[in-house]
Amino acid sequence: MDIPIGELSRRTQVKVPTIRYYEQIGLLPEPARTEGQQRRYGSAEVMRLNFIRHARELGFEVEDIRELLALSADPDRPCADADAIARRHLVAVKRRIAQLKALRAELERMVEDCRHGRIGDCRVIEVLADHGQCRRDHTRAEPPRGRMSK
Amino acid sequence: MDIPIGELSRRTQVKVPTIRYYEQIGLLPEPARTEGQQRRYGSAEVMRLNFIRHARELGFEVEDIRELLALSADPDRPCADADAIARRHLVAVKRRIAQLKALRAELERMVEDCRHGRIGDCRVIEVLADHGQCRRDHTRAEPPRGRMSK
DNA sequence: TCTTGACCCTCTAGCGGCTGAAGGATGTAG
DNA sequence: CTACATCCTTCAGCCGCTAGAGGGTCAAGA
Repeated sequence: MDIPIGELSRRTQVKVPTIRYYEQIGLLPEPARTEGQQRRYGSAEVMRLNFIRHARELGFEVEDIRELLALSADPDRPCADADAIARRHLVAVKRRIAQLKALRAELERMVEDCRHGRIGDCRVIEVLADHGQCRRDHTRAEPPRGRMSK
Repeated sequence: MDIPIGELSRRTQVKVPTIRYYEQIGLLPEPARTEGQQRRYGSAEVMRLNFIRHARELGFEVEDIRELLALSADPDRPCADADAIARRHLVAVKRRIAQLKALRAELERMVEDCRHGRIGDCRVIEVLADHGQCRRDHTRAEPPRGRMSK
């Protein structure tokens, strides 16, 4: 086990620049290097990076992952902290689902009411122009900062 | 109606730097200015900014909003284009809800199975370390790029 | 041994959609 | 005429990457 970054990338499905980025922000330790300054990794890094990837897939933020990694290094401590992080994240996911459902309802109403005529009569444009036409109050449903999906 | 940017901000609930940002990216037209270069707005801008804010609350991306604004300026054209934008967005919202539900299920399982003992036995850490423990395949459920909510 | 070419390096900038701060100018009420 | 709230421009930062430029290294085959 003395693999270059490309091989680590293949095994973990994490892109090469992302691996370097994780090193930069301290999620991955600085690895050994060859004489020519190329990174060489072992199986510990494969496991750690799989952990990170999996946590990201589950939507944990990097700061949470940092904590979870620190906790996992210390198997005798109580797992209340890890538990708390997961619960906190679960609450955030549930809240986000609720927000999106409110948006979905409003969008469905807009689209169903559209009589496919002129813009001047379009429900879509009309509703956007006048918030009073909404049944639900989604003013708290703050939009996603990043992109909705790929 | 000849209001400064702070008053526009108060009336639309859009923050001052955000208004200037919208001007910069061309969502809002360049307004009239006083001799001392301060922006002055009229009721058209209040309406336009309300439209933008409402569309953002519904999760439309800026590019979509740009198109919706262009369409709304032209009331005699058919509303098929506006309709299509809304439908496309609705599909994205539905997909995102489905992804988040898969995450929620996995997180609930992790948290419920936690026996509140040592980290070494913690389900939370265990599941993160070993993707094989997941029932569902959430590998396609790409994480949010921005923050989950405020 | 030399050459090829696939890989690797660092550095920097950009994505979306804002948000905040620095440092200074303006507008208005008293 | 002064005080001070508000305005201006400019730039940097947030998150979590991702891509590109411009070069260096490594290993296999001739």
